[in-house]
Amino acid sequence: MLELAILGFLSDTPLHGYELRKRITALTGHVKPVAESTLYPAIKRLENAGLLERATQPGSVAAPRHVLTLTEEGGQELRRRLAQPSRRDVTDENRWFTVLAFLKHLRDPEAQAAVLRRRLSFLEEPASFFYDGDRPLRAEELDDPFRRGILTIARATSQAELDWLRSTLDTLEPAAH
Amino acid sequence: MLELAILGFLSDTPLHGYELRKRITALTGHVKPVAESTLYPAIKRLENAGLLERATQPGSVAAPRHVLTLTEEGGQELRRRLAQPSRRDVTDENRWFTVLAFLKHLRDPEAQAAVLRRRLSFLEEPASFFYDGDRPLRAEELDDPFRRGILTIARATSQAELDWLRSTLDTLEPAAH
DNA sequence: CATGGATACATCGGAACCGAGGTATTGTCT
DNA sequence: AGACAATACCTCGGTTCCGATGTATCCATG
Repeated sequence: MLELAILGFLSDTPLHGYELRKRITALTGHVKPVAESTLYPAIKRLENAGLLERATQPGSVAAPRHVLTLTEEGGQELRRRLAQPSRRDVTDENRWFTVLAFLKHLRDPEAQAAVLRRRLSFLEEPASFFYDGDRPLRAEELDDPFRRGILTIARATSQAELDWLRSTLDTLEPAAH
Repeated sequence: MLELAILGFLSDTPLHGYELRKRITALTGHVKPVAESTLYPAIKRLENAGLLERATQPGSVAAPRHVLTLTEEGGQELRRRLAQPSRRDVTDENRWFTVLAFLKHLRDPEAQAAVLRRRLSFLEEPASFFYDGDRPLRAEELDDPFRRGILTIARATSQAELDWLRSTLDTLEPAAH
């Protein structure tokens, strides 16, 4: 996930690690902060895999910077990960937002629509948070106000996203669909 | 997080690991699945810490079950974790839903309200996903439809939760507030 | 001129996590 | 009788993650 964010931001433009960290923090960090001790090893992993290159620049403000640039393989890997997100990338909102943030790099509208459709079918799966045996419990059946809140909030959020997904898919898909 | 879910479900009623896993999967698993190889070590950790006890039962259906029961210290630890959630417990939706799912075990309405207020103040913090320097970008300023979607969805979800939080706080707090 | 804060990068050790695999029992379908 | 799924628990090895800590530079404030 972190790796996808790194590849995605570097596909927008070359950046040094510190700036990368700020952008990742803005994207997912207010929800799930990224520690530097997670980011720098991740950068090193991607560098060792040949997905990005670093060029040391004399520090314009303070310490010397390592400007990171995506390689050709890095761009391919980004598009591969965007086109074939794992199930968790689709279900976990943090991961999904990261996919969405960089989906534009998957230039083909049909490929973009296919990814959105995966999220759509996940959101359309019937799912609850609490069950009585196999039967999903509805908000009205819970006497715990906090658990009722979970269902209420989840329903509202998924409705908002369904609306957005359907209208966006309409603009991406040719009328033939 | 996983540990909080274990403590919380066992506070509802004693359970064996396999049943525990099914409940956790229902609660957070459709978003972020829980591997058995994560659950069983976590149970062992909590057992070693004296927070739960296991009693082996002859298997009623198949293999023998280890019925897990929360100890007195386990109940205290649960209430401590609920009353003082970490920042990540408040900001990360998966974690937050887990807190909500067991908040009823914090019997005191004022203590429950204090936890809800932490979430409220987090949601009220101005935050965006994309910035131009320090200035948060609004949905209308983005030409990428997917990034615009992120902002649109996030706004709708946070609005739904704010409404729920405020109305629930009204019922929890004495009129004096 | 000293203190602190921002910039910028890095390592270390411990914890958590997860996929793959293993063991054993019971019930069901063929 | 054999195959298979479901129940029920567990370990191992590799990866990732993160808090703590360290290094160094530059700038603003007092």
